[in-house]
Amino acid sequence: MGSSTKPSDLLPGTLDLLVLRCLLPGSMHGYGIASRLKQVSNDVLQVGESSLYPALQRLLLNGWVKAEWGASENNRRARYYTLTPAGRRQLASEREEFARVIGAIQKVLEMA
Amino acid sequence: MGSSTKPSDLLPGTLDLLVLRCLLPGSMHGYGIASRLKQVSNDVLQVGESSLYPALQRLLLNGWVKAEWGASENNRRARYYTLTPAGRRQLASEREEFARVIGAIQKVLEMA
DNA sequence: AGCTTCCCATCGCCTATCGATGGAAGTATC
DNA sequence: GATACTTCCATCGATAGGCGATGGGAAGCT
Repeated sequence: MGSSTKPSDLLPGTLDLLVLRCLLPGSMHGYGIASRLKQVSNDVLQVGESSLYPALQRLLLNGWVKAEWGASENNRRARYYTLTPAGRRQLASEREEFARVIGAIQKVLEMA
Repeated sequence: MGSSTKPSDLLPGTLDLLVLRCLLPGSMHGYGIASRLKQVSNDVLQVGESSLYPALQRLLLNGWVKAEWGASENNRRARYYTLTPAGRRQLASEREEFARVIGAIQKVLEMA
């Protein structure tokens, strides 16, 4: 394990946002979401399944997503999650808030 | 309180970074740090003292900062925190890591 | 038969933030 | 010289969210 780049945790509070964003183009199953995040982020974002599934439960409970069982591309039993209209609104709201906070942090980091 | 902009929490995990960054130009006391963050961020970052002091304890314990008692500008008893060399290194490291993660998140937010 | 990959899910720990609370010391007001 | 406000310190308890460890089952390859 001589290689440098550590897996790195993600910023708490952003997981919901990331998951919702993943579902924007269409339904996905949990495993797929994790893979996608890892892939798109070039292995920076390593979302463990023990983080992901509780998050999905949360989203379900809040009505941001709905779930239904189906078969995966590989013909396996998989649970597909889909954004609800409320979920879309939530996503928009969280993106805004995220931008707001990040902007504020940047100001601090770049202040005199 | 009719105005819209909610106080908004900050991203957990970034507090140390923000505090360290605040101390980069020179020593400050706790209250001053909180005020500065609020001011520079245009009231977006509202760091409560109950978040701040534990954070400072943490930084002390890790040797990122040192503290000494003195008198504030208003002639009050105040504890001034100063960055140590290790603290400077830590700051640099956390900035890098932060950039890395933020970059990754942006990629996700902007993906197809 | 055994191994790997895919896909689900939970439990318990730990850490960090937050609201509430409290106190002491200066400054201003009347 | 009493009252009140601001500055500045600090802790405690509740809460939440992510993570490591763990477990299982089904498909497919060798």
